[in-house]
Amino acid sequence: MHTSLPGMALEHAILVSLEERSGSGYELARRFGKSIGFFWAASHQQIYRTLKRMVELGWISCDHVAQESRPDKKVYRVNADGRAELARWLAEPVEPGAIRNDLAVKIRGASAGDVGGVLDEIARHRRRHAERIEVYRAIERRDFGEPDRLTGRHLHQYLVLRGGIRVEQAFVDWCDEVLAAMRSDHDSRTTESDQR
Amino acid sequence: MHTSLPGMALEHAILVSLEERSGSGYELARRFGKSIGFFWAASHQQIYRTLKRMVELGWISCDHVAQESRPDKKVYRVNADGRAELARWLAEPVEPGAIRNDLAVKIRGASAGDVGGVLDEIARHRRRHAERIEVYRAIERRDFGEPDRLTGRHLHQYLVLRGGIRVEQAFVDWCDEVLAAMRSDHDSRTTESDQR
DNA sequence: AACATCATGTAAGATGTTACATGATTAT
DNA sequence: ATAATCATGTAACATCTTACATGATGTT
Repeated sequence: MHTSLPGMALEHAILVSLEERSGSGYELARRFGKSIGFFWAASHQQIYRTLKRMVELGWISCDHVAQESRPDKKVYRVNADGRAELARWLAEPVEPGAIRNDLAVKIRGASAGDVGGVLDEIARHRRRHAERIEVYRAIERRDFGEPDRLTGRHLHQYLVLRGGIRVEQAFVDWCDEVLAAMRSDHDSRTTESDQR
Repeated sequence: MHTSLPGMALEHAILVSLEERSGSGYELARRFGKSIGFFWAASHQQIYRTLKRMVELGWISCDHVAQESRPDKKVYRVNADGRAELARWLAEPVEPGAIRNDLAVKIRGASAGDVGGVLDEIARHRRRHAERIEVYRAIERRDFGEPDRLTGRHLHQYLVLRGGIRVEQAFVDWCDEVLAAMRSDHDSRTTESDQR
């Protein structure tokens, strides 16, 4: 008998996605390229491997679907054990995940290299985060026109999107603060040292 | 000859930390339990393994230091190749890291389980994030009394801390938004279904 | 002819987690 | 006595990344 180990996480993201709609590994990989993938990253190799394991665990079942003018596919769906596992995990306390912020390490180390280069990198990250906000805003407009009327599943999807917007906005604001402070510091230092 | 592979990351966090101050694996592990560790998580096992590799790569050197009434230690310091590698990486474009937000997955899947349990979990996360802000604020008060006067290294350390505060605040605000919206949705549903 | 999409995987290597292991000193 | 701090590691396992691999159909 398989016991569910703590720390499993992609499994649960897949369970959530398959609960919303059954699909093939390929379809899941596409969802993880957007939608749920904005909040839990996973490559297709990870997904195929994990689906295999989840079938062994008895959490999901697989139907072979033949298609015309397209390769056959395996459509996965959540079964009773999978739903039970998901329900168990949902209320189980999980600590906020480990933080890995490359940009923070670069800013902290900036003095050890070319500060101008780090400033460019910060500006680039600012653009990336602003782009993500654009994407989220577009989804917000398209799928959640009247947020006040949302209930259940739709409300939850909307709230997750709101989290993405909030966190990305925090990054953008942070980049702006850092750019302003580091540029004025950098400028005052370079003008000083250039006056010889 | 070793080439520096992309994607290496703990190495660079260690280089930044050792540039600020040379130290032993044990001391580094402690720094990764706070300070730089707030922005790049690493366990002592990872650190010892990585230090070994970095010596092989020629990025750092190691001095054996005998101590009285304490075990001997190995003090690592960055050498020329390490400084060059750090400078190279600092300006190299790195994409914002993969996002892994357990809580977002839980919120999105809440309908598949006990919504009340998920609400408790969100409240718990809110407390964790608020606690982190407290820690950051205490460091801010203790180490960065007059932020406007900061320059160079100190300014950079301060700005990284500001990022931590901003991101954690975004999480707290998000949790509040989610709790308010989900509670009112959950309440209206349970009162309806209880009236039979 | 070349490329994109649909669809599934394997294999090797890097990285991260968990448990185990040792041994001295210092504080309760 | 017991636990905490200082100090360093090994071993096994789980997970993630990168590259490789196949093959059909549809598009430029």
